[in-house]
Amino acid sequence: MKTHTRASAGLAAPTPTSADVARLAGVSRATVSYVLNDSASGRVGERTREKVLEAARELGYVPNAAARSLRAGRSGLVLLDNPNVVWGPLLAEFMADLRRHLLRLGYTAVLYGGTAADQDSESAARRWAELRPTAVLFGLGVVLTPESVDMLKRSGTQAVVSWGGDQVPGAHWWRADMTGVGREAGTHLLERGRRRIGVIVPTDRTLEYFSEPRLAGVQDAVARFTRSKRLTKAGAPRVVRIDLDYTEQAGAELAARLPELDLDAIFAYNDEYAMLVAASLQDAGVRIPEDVALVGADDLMLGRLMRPRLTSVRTELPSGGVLAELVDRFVQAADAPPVTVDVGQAQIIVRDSS
Amino acid sequence: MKTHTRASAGLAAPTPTSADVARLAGVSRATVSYVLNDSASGRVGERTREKVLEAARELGYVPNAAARSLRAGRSGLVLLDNPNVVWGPLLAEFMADLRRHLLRLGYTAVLYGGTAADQDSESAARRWAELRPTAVLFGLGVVLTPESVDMLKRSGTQAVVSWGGDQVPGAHWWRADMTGVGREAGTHLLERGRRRIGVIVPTDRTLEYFSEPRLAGVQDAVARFTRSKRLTKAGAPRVVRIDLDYTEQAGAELAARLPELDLDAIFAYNDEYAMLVAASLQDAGVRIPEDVALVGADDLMLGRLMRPRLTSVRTELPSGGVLAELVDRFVQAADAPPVTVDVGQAQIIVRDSS
DNA sequence: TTGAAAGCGCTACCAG
DNA sequence: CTGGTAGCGCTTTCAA
Repeated sequence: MKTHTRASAGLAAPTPTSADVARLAGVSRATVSYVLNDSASGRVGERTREKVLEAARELGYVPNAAARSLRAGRSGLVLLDNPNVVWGPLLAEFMADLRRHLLRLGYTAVLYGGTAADQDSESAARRWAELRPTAVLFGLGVVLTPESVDMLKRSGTQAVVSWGGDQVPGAHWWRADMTGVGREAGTHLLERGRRRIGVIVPTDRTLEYFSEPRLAGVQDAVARFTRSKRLTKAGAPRVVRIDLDYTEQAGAELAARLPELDLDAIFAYNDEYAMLVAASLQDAGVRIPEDVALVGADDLMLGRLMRPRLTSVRTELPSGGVLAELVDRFVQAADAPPVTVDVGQAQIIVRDSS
Repeated sequence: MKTHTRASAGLAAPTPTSADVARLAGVSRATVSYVLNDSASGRVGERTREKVLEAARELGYVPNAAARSLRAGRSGLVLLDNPNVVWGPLLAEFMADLRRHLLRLGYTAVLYGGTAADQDSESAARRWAELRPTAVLFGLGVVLTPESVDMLKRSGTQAVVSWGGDQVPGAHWWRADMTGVGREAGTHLLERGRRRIGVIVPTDRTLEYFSEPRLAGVQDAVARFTRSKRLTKAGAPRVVRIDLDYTEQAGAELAARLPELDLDAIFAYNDEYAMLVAASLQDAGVRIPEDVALVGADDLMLGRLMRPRLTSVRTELPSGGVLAELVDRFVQAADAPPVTVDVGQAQIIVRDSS
């Protein structure tokens, strides 16, 4: 005898609860809970066990996460903020890896937020806090105010981890040395004898967490070089900041301004901007690398397809497994003070454009 | 007087509940609930209201979503599956837009899953169902079995929407005509007098939901052309399927095989593959478009930066607002039969490569 | 205008 | 080995 009605019949669908399973199996709700979580305390007989499993299958029972986390006091939810970044294959693989490992460790990973979804960090954090996540990871261009971090922790979040971006008081910090990319590019160009280096800085504000450190890295490379060679201020290499829209027109304008800028090298923020620069310069008759050396970053496929092939700086994004383990450690020891972990080695891939 | 202990003190952080707020404000929990949701029934006096708000602020109270949805019977959660696709700027903007509008409509949108995170659709769906989402959107290369859809609906999901990909029994279908891209490319090439068209099909299996329909679209364009011109089978244009890895080596091999293939046009799946093809052919001395016309798709910036500039097919991704409204409608009328909505007009952008 | 209390689905304690 | 039951935090009806 069926007592429930089909959803398509227009009546409220009767989502089965553990009580329904218990009734069908002829046991108590407690027993159902024991079987479904095969919990250590209260061992259940093999026959009962079978009956419960069978009943659950027949009803298509799915436990209710809200009820469970309400009772358990922890949700097992890990909120990953959605980085404000184009998802290249590298990042996609990393995120998938991270998710997989968190799953293995018993967490439910969820991407939340993303480009310009909430206006202020405060209201975003409040929305996160409502879900009572066990851990929150944010970074790659997203910042949380210290107040937001505090709100999360006060509402039970065991671990808040800043990832890649800035340090935030109260949060763990999985630090990626964002200046390494620029330093690697600068050092390489100096070794090749270039002394007048333009650095492309995208005008897109959402990229500034990457672009500014990359510029700073080049400046640092030049400063070290100047020091080690004991050069005078006048004899030191030059670094020119070039703000650039990601449009063909902006590229053409840069090409027109080039003589006045008097550069012999450009570090183009990343491979996509490098391609824009290359196309613009080549249209204007500038030879790469003879007149101007060009270096990109992120080692995208398109760099290998450009002619000349593009020299690029690759950043190692460490395995998602490592971050997952780290998060788990932080969660276990929620009271420990914030920890800083360093990652992200930059490495130059020399091809034909420099 | 502070009665709470700091999280950093090593004691369990006392997450404030609505009862705490009530106590501090000197009212009942019911009143707190009324004020915080400014619910119509049970109007509260202005003075009490102030007191409650003040108390909530002082305690840093954040409501518990699990408790709320348990009581309310609906979570307001919209699960967006994370498409198995590189997030270009177009898709990123669309997703952000969708999220924004869902937020406006009172939903909490969350990205869930993604590349190869769960093995089978079944276990993924079970994990989703545990969260008792109000709606689930999936698509762009991800499929859910009819059984999974059924499980979701039986566990209270009001609307399951397949987005872009295949139709799934029981789910609404926001259909994007994936063949339109290929048809547009094929028609354009035929108009330009090309009769021997190679179609690149990526070997990457995760792309087949895009690549196969794009190939089919070209074939359809040729079939229409043949019919309208009343051509004999022997005189009809030719379509050659070319499976291709996304590697430089595969590109070089294609270039070597080109004379044997005897093509005068290539539709390259998308702009990235088009760039690979262009670089390979040009290295081999093939002229574009004189010897071989080349068409990409997705209208990426890189197509405008290539030389010759790349002809590309652009797909209109309609506004996220439209999808959001649609989802809301589906949720309101959860019992209505599955609906199909058509979207995604393809449009050729002619540049210099064809 | 406000308060008391029931109950959403689940787990974990304690009895039997 | 199994069942009764309290209670997680919240909303909402009913009574005062």
